[in-house]
This record gives sequence, structure tokens and C-alpha cells, in this order.
Amino acid sequence: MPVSFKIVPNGKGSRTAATSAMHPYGLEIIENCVTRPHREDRLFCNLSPSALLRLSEIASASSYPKGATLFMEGQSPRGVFILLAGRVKLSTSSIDGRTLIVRISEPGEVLGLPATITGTSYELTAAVVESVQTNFISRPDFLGFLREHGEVSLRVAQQLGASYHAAITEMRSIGLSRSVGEKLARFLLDWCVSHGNGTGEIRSQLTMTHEEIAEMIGASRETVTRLLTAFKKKDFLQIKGSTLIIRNKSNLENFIDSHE
Amino acid sequence: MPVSFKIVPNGKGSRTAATSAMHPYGLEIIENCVTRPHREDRLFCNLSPSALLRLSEIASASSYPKGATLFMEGQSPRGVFILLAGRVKLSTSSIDGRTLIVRISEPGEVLGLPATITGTSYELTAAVVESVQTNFISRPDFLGFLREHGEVSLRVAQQLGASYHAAITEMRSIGLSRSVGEKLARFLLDWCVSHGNGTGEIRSQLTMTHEEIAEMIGASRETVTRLLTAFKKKDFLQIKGSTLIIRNKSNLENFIDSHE
DNA sequence: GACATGCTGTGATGACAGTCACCCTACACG
DNA sequence: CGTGTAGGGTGACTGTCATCACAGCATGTC
Repeated sequence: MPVSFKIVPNGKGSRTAATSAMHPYGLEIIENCVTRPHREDRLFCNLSPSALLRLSEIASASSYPKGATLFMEGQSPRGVFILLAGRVKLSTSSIDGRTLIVRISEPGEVLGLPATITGTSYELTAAVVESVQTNFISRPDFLGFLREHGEVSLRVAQQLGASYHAAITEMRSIGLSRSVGEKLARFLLDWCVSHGNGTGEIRSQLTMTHEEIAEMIGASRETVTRLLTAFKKKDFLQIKGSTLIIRNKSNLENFIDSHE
Repeated sequence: MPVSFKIVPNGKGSRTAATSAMHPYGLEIIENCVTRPHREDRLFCNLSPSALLRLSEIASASSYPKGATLFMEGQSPRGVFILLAGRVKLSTSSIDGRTLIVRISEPGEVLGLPATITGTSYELTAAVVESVQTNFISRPDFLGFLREHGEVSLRVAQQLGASYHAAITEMRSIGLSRSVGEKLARFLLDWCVSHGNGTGEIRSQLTMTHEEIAEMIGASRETVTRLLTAFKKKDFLQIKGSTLIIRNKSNLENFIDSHE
């Protein structure tokens, strides 16, 4: 079902409209741009009114519970999902069940973009880890939209460029580390940069199990457990509940450097 | 120095113009499209005459010898290089000199696209392995070109999507393999698919040293040597000079599967 | 010819980390 | 309130593979 987007003038818009009860999430795309104008990478910020109007016609809202799957590796691309709320795990896996988690997507990101653009099958599986609200745009609609609004293609290209960049960074971390400890240290530091409370902080919520961390860095669950306790012993970090506190950031960085 | 592109009508163009002595490579972009129309992924095929005209104004030809560097990881993006002839090694490396080769680029590919689009620094280093002819387009020119010709942005997005896809495939191979042998087997099979003589052949030129193969799959040189001799002993393959012959493709595939 | 250089092949060694096996705790749920 | 399940922690064992070391074997070059 189509969602009604309200056209909000660039820069400042009434936030009351954005919290309309009828379509609690339909306006979030625009709201994000108003309340977080620094997010240049967001796909649908500062579009022309006509583009936004068309967007509202082709997007349809849907929500998924924890454990649901938006799309699976190998499926032919149905379209893109704009993530409004919740978190999604993007992973790839081999026949025997080994899994590599490539990324945990956060609200504001667009899922399935590469496959939808190129027409090749989804390269990753998107599984919901925290229940999710999305706007879905089918592939024909999305491609038509891009043809009509050339401006958006450039945005899409930028998104894809950013995704590529992230993928290469991930490959670096996985492929160039000498030891699992190094990978874990890198992962923790990265995590705190992207999920910390702002300016390179040392405290953040670590909402993943050891198993999931293992799948992100390509290691076994036991090794992750052992390394985390080792890091605690060395007083590099503390873990209280799901809060991760980096006690000594530079030590952790030195630990990485000492191996390379 | 700008290159004069001759505008060739879609479908059929005089090939004599394409081999003009003055600008031996300037026309190759178009020629590729005429002689290899199946290459849908090529960036500058089937563009409008006006776009091609503009392209010819902003592209400048240059050539680099073996060992030269087109750009380095971390540099801010100067622009894109359209690879007309030769081969380029795209790699990333850590402080201690360990190197991960992400891709060997072939003629027709566009280098530096993600960085140029997003404005972030080049994520890879591009080193010439076989002397190279390129058309270079500076970032300002290229971005301006995209703004003027919205059609091209979509092409660019498709290219980036394909690059992303390739990066994920690479990550899968590196991250999900249990053993180095598995990675090497995968690498060899992939290589024969993309560099074989057509229809899934079993014979191809392997133009890399063991060391380079090691850097591609994230292993040590010695291990690659040992594994290759092991594969030879098992009669999976033969190597004569720089020619690789897969003797028994299914055995090699079984070898991969038996581990997962 | 003498020499350097780059690539390949092979042995010995040891550390890292995956696997198996098990126990413990927390917590949801009937 | 017992029971099931998901997650965390730890020990023992073992295979893989990086590393070091060195030895051939081309190739180019002075």
C-alpha cells in the first residue's frame, strides 16, 4: 500500500506533521533530513518536490518481526528496502552453514540497492535482528523512478560507492590481520567509533552475542570468548551487561600494531 | 590533453576511423561498444551523441609503464581512469608491508570510480603490471558530466553495483573458507571462468607469480607453492610455463565441497 | 664468465586457533 | 516451580599454516 509522504520544504519543516498517527513511519525519510541534515549520505534527502511526490506513490510501508528475512542470498532482486526503524543483519553463508556477517544495518540505510540496480541476484541475506519498519520500492518502480529523476541516480551511485568502501575496509580487516586477536581489536575499535556516544568515545552498547561477533570477524565462538577475557585481564576493556567500555584505547591500538 | 572522440552511430560504425593514427586509443571506448555490444557493463556504451561529444572534451589520454602507480590508497580522489589497454593491480596494504590484492583490472574497466563519486580517498592502490593506456577524467569534470547527463549516472551506479558484488564474492571466498587449499581451489576455478578461453574452459594463462597468488588469497608464498604441487600430484591440474590446465574440474570442486 | 636478482621448491619447527566436550548461569515459559 | 534453551566460560587436543632457512634455476647484465 502506498504511503503518503508530506513534502517538507528544505531546511526547516514542521515536526508535528512528521509524527502523524496515520503513517507513523512514512514521513521519517524526510524527517531524517530535517532533523539530521548532516547525514549527506542519506539517499532521499533534499530531493525536488516532484521526486518526493513520485517516491510517495511507489513506496509501500511494511514491518517485519525479529527473525524475519527481507531477502535471501541468490534470490533475484525484488526491489529495495528503506530501513526506517530496527536493525538488519546482512550476511552470506556457505553450504555447510558457516556464516559471515558483512554488516549490521541501521535506520536510514537502503537495503538491496546493488542487486536492484544491476539486476543480479541479492548477494547477501537480510535477516531482522530488531523488529523493523521499512518502505519497500519494487525494482521496476525504482528503476523507472531513477530514469525520470536523474538527480537521484547520482545519490544512488554515492550510496553504492560508500557501500563499496565499507566492503573494502571489511576485507582489509579480515584479510590483512595476522591473528584473530588483531581482528577482534579492530572490530571493537571500529564498533566504538560508529556506535559510541559521539566523539570517539570509549563506551558503547554491544548488542551482539559472542557467536555473532565470531561470525563478523571469521572466527570461532570460543576464540572470541577467550580473547575477550584476555582483553579484560590485560585491562584493555570492561564488559558490564551489554555495555562495552574500552579502558585503554591506545593499548588496544598498540596491540594491533605490535603484530604488524 | 583532450582526446578527439569520433561520434560513431550506434550499431555500426566505420572501424577505419577507430584505428586513426593520431589518437590510437581515443576511440577505443566507442569501438568496444561496436565490436563487443554484449558488454552491457561497459560504462560508455550507447551514450547519446551529445554525451559522447562532451566526454571527448574532458577525457585526456595517458600511458604508464609497468611498475607505475595510477593512484594510491589514502590519496584524495583526482578522478577516474578508463583502462584501454594493459592490466592494473588493485591492492590494499597494512603498515608492515603485508598486501592484499583485491583485483586485477582488465581493459574496459573504470578505475577510481567509487572514490571519485563519493569524494572519499581512494581505498585501493592501483599499480600497473602490464603497461597501460588510459583515458583520465578529472573529478570536477566527471561530476559535472554526470550532472549534465543523468543517463550516465545510472550506468555509473550499475558499475558500482557490480564492483560491490565482486567485492562481496571476494569476501566470501576469503572469509568463509576453512583452509587455504579451499581458497586456492576457488581462486583457480574463478580464474578459469573469467580468463579461460570462453565456455567454462579448463586452460588459461596464469600470469601471476606464486607470491601474487598468495597476496590474492591471503596466504604465504610457500603455502601456495606447496598446495599447487599437491594439486599437481593429485592430478587436479597441470602447469606448463604460464599455462594453467585444470585436468579435473569436478575433482577440484569436490575438494572444495569436502571441506564444507 | 661472474654475479646479482627474481622466482620456485622443500624441510623443520612452533604457535595459533578450531574443534570437541563439558559445566555454569540467566531467563523465559508452561 | 521445574524445565528447556540460549549464551557464556574453560580445558585438552590437534591440524594447519606462517615462518625461517636454504637450495636450485632461470634471466639479465656488466
